[in-house]
Amino acid sequence: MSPALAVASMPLRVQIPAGTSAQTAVNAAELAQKGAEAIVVVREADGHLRDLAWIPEADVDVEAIAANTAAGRTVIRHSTAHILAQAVQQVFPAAKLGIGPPVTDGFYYDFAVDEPFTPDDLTKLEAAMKKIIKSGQRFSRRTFSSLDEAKNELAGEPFKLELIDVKGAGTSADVDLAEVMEVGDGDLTIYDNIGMRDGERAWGDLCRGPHVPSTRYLAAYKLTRVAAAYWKGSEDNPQLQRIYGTAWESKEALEAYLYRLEEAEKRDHRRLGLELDLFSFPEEIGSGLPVFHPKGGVLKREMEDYVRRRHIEEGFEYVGTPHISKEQLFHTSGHLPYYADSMFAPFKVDEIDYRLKAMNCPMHNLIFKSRGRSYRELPLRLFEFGHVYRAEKSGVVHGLTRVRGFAQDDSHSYVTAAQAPDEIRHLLKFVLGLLRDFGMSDFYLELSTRDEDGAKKDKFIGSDEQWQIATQVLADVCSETGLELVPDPGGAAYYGPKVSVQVRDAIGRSWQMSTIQYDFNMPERFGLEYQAADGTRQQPVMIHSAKFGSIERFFGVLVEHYAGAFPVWMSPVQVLGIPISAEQDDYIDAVAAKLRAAGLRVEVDHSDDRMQKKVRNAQLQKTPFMLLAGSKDTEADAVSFRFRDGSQLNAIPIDDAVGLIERWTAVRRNDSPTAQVVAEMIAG
RNA sequence: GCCGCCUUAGCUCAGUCGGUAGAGCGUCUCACUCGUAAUGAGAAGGUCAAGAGUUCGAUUCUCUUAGGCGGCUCCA
Repeated sequence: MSPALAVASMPLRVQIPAGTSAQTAVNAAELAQKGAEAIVVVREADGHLRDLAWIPEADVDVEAIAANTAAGRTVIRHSTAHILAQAVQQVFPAAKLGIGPPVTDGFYYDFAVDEPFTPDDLTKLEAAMKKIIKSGQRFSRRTFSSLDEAKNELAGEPFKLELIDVKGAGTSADVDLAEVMEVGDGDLTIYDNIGMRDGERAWGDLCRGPHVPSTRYLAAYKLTRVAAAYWKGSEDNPQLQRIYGTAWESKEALEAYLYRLEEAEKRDHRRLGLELDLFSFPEEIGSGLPVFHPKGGVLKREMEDYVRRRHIEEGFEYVGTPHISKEQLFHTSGHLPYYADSMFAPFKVDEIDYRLKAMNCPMHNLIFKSRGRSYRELPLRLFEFGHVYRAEKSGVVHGLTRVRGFAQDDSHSYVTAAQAPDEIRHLLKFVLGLLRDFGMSDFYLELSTRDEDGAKKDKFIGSDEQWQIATQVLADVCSETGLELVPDPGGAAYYGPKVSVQVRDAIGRSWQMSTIQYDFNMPERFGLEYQAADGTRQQPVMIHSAKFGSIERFFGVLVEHYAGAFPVWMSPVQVLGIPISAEQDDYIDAVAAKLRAAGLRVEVDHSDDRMQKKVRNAQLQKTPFMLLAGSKDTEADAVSFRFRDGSQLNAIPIDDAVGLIERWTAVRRNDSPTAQVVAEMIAG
């Protein structure tokens, strides 16, 4: 019953004759897999997987998908979603079905119910699911002979009827939706759950499959949370109650997943921000408005120093602009009314409306415009830490990654149209180098363009030709990088397309931070111009770019990426001195003074805690270098190291130790020091 | 903004079926001076998020507000 864990990850192909029963095929495949648990499916010409509940009419290749592969888990999760829906309609007969697809690590199912589900309901539903699975059901595929037949059978399910109508009408805009919603583009099919003992049909759901042959594959699942979600994801539609769950091929895999979740929770930047005393969100200030404590201040300053220095190296000039402005400026830029919802309400100063700024570009434009510009000045590159304020809806504020006031490392390059490709190339290289310096090495690009034929086309300004040129320039430069490029239609700013660098962190989540935007609109709105070599007045192209994106968000991502164990160069406390007894206080202070003289951030723990306690505290603070000194060390003019991983190096002469720490920080390395690496450095 | 849940000491959490509260850690004091993840003892610390209502009496029930959490939608 319990699936074997060690399974070949490659799908195995088994030729089975037409008309073979599902169970026979499963047995054949399982045999071939040498006893490993497998789900047998048919891969059709269009690449879609179909299960063998649908008996093929001709000889087909059958893939045995190991239960512990991504494809196998997807099938298990989808089938578990059906069992959940069945349980819901058992316990709450009035519940109407939305959709229930598999998602990363699990599944969900949406229901229209009068009363939202409670955590207690989840427990009840899990029990009902257990009962269903224990009773034994097989999943059986049935094709409707006509649209009318399907409508008739699903008369009690208004949302399913809507899906069928979408398919029936066949409007192109909804095709993708239909795919997501499991209807598919082939025949309309329903999956029946048939009792294994009584052979009775217990339940059924409009679905394209595939599914596991029977409930015996559903060994490990858990309902995790309940939330509201809009039908078809649109705010204009009614909200349904969504139940999330996770499902795995074995109890061991489920437990491993739950353990991973716990570990991920431990590196949550909101939790570490408190534990490491980095920042807080005082309620007295307001939601989404962080304050940085001294230790967080160090990290933030390291980030700012780095990015300021790099911008200057890359030809940017550092500027400064105010936090508020007359409202008219944002009408000129075109941000109002597009952005009105994201900006805080205006306030009057001497009868004139002012706004907190939500973006810096208009002010940089005024610097460009402050005097006549020559083509000889281009590219003109302006950079600042621009503090912006955005009236984020209360429900979206989240730690440092979504706040209401933040600093952008915002820059604008003013270039001729001909210079634009080179400038974008330059910026992209700059960004990728920066991300690597902060230890991010796994990224891909996203190209956000105008929604060409969608309903939101009026959200974008400028001519078709301008958009086409701008999009092409960005696309070309992106493809040169060789990085994976994901299209994002409709995601552009109203004034132009953008490319963003998506970073995957240490635990595989991706974040959008850096963006480069091509803007042909704002220069026109501001009447920006420069005198060209031929004496004519020309309009520059403006390229917006932010490398961190927001200092706050990048800070939060860094905390999670490193789980608080920052590289030495950005650690708030780089070295912590620990005297083993009070007798070594002066000795360790002297060593600390040497390190401070070398520009290092050093603290000494002079508390009357026992030395073991001091080590524990330093360990919890993830201090990279713990420097201990006891009587053995003082006698030898030496110190002893302990590192984050618990390794230690004893009796290192003071000068060696100081020199070593200096060398470590002189090169910006992003790994944590360990006894082995440090010993090699000393030996070398 | 929408749906649901939550808010008790600086932190993590008990508890009160309506009669105004406890623990551990942290903080402070004292003793201990210790060789790589928690020394011991004592003390201080809470208008039970804020406001209103119901009640003889509200931290507990109801409503409103603020803040948080999980989603949805939206975004750097």
